[in-house]
Amino acid sequence: MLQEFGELNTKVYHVVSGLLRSYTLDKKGKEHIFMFAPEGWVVGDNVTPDLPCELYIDAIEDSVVYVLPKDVNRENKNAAAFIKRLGVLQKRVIMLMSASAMERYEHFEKTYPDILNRVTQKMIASYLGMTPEALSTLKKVRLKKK
Amino acid sequence: MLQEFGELNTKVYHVVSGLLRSYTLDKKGKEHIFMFAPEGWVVGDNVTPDLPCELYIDAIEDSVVYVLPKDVNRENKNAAAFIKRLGVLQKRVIMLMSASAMERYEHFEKTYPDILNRVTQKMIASYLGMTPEALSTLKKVRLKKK
DNA sequence: CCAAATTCTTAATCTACATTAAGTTTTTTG
DNA sequence: CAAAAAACTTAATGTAGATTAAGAATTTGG
Repeated sequence: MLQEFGELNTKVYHVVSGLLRSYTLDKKGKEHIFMFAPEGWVVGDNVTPDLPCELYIDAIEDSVVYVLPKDVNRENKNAAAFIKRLGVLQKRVIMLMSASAMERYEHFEKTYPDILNRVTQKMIASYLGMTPEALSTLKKVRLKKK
Repeated sequence: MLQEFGELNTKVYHVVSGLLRSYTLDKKGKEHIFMFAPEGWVVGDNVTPDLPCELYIDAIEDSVVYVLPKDVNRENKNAAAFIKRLGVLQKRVIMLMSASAMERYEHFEKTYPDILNRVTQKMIASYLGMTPEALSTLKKVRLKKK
C-alpha cells in the first residue's frame, strides 16, 4: 500500500517494474479502480499536495517504484493548469463509475453553481451522462426531498 | 464552432469571456459533453496536435477566446507526460458516458492487451465500471460472437 | 409580435446491468 | 499437500435509468 484515502502531501510514483493501481471506495465500500500503472508509467492522485488525496494506491505485483515529490513549483507555469485539468477529469471518472444520477447532479450543482444557470438542462444531462428526461425527473424528486 | 471531430493540428482555447464546451457524438449521433469552459479556463482536445482530435468544441455564449498553439516542445519534459495522462482520462470519460459494457471491454482489450492477463477479472470489471458478473457474462456472449 | 423551433416535463414501457445466490475453479498458505 | 480463501461462472430476479411519446413552456427568427 503506497497511499491511503485522505492522506496529505502525497507523492507521485514512477513505476520501474511491476504493476500499481489507484482506486476509490464508494460509500458501499465497493472498489472502483481509477487507473493501472505498469512499467514506465507515473501514477499519483491528481490533486495538489496540500489537499487530502482521494485515491488509494497499492501494488498488485512485486514492484520497483521511484517515489517522487509532486514538486509543483519547479515545473513551469502551465503545469498548474495541467494539474487542475487532471483533477477535474479524475473527479469526473470517479463520479461516472461510482455515483448515481442523483449524486452526480448534486455534485455538479455544488461544484459549478454558476454554470448551472447558464446552460440548458439538456446540456447538463449530457455532461452528467444521463438523458434530459432522467434529469428532469430527478430534479422533481429532489424538490420533494428538501 | 472552433473545432470539429477529426481535425488535425488543433489548438488550445483560452477563454477570456463567455462559455465554450467540448463534446463528442456517439455512433447514434447523441451528444456527450466532455467539459464546460467558462472565463479563465483553457480547453482543448487532450491529444497531441499530430493526431486527429476526438472532440468538437464550440461556443454556447458570445465569447472572447485566445487561440493558442499546443506548443508541446516548448513546455518542459513533464508536459508530455501530463498530456498523455490527460488523453487517457479523456478517453476514459468518453467511454464511461457513451459506450456499453461490451464496448468498454473491447476497447480495454485492444488498448491494454498486456494488462488483460496480468490482473484479475474482478479488477478489470472495476476499472470498466461494471460488476465481475456482468463481465463474465459479456465475455461468454463475446466468444459466441466470434 | 406571431409562428416555428427548441426545450422541458410527465408518464408508460423497456432493457442493460446490478443484485443475489449457489456452485465451481483457482490460488494461497500453514 | 490439504483446506481455506479468493476468484470465477451461471442463472434468477430486481431496478435505475433509457426509450418512446405527447403535451406545455420557452426561445428564436422573420
